[in-house]
Amino acid sequence: MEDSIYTALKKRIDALSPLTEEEWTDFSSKWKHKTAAKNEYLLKPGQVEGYFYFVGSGVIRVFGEKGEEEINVGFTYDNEFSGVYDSFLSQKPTDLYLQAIADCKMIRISYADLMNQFDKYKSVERWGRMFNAEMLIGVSRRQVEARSFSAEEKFKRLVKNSPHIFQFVPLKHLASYLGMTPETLSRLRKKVR
Amino acid sequence: MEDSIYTALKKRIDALSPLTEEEWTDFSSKWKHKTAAKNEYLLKPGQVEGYFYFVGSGVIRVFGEKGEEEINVGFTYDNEFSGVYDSFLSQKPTDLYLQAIADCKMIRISYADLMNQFDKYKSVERWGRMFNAEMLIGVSRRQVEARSFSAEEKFKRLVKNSPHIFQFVPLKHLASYLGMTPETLSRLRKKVR
DNA sequence: GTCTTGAATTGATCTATATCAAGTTCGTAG
DNA sequence: CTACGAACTTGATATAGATCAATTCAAGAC
Repeated sequence: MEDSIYTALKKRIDALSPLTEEEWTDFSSKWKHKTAAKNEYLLKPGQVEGYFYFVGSGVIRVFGEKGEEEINVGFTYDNEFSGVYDSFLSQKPTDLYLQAIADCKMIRISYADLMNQFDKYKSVERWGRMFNAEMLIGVSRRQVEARSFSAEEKFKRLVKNSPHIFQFVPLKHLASYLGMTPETLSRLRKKVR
Repeated sequence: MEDSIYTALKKRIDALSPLTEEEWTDFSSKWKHKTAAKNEYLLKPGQVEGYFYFVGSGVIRVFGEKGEEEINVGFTYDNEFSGVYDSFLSQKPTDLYLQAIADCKMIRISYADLMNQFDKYKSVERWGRMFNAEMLIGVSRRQVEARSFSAEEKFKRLVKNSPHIFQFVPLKHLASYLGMTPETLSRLRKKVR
């Protein structure tokens, strides 16, 4: 295998909008390798997100802060796209952090390069539309989830839907992701076990 | 003025991706008039959203239910797009309701027609990508808001950001939209006034 | 106009979850 | 291997907001 992260990327792109050989050659050449060590920040509040990431290995977390406390918005690992989308898409300063919470191997494309690819290829433009749609569907579902379920229900659903996340992400971060304190999550784990 | 709802639509489209005269003529011809009387349902759980709406006048609400209680997800009025996006985009059954809460005049385009326009015109495809991006940015922001702020803060922010919504939408719906009970919203109104 | 029905308010409780305060365990740097 | 700080757990208490219940208000039907 030549460079499996690109193979994984191609698979994810083709699933939404197949590219020709030629398009893929050009498009994939714009994605550059990037690594980040555990605890390294890739973006901090006030900065504009310049890149769109595809994570091959490692774990990324996106979080904001409200006063003292951190609010985790999401995690990425295992051949998934990552980044602070709203800042990337709007090219306005973020108020979120993007941080590696394990050593990460990634590839990434710059905003300018991606826009250029959108201009150049309708198939890439389509992928962009459909990717945004997928993200929108995901965020909408999570929004309803967060509102509809109690702490216990949310915990059980996470166990069911993303059992592996517990291997990658410390409980205190998951607690904040689920909108509860670490103490509450700890008690739920005991109770449900 | 010929038909102002189409003018408003054109303005919103052009803001993200300008269409040529020719493209607009074809594209706009796919949007058909639709009215809905107060309290009429445009979509119910189990159905697949077949249309994407542009609301000229009236008010639309999107909501789900958890047991007995309704959970309001959003409202549309005044030259805004509406619909149950996740079902429309995925063409899978929804678990939400789409309901007119005032007499509505709208135009709408069917899923098949819109996909056809995406195929036909790169500029429309681009509009689709950018529209999804805008929606994604909005939903992401609201997600962080819902998590970061207390009931009182959320109420104050709504007053500040969408003062007009109080004219259109009954308080009990707004309460559920803000993630609190009508009693709590009522007390906050008294307190803040 | 009055009747009806749901919306909004107000007050009295209740409860899920937060907060505060110790422990205990784990991971990792040396 | 040890030790130090962070992560996690556990218990006691506090509280924002929910729930329950009664009253007032307002808009559409007749």
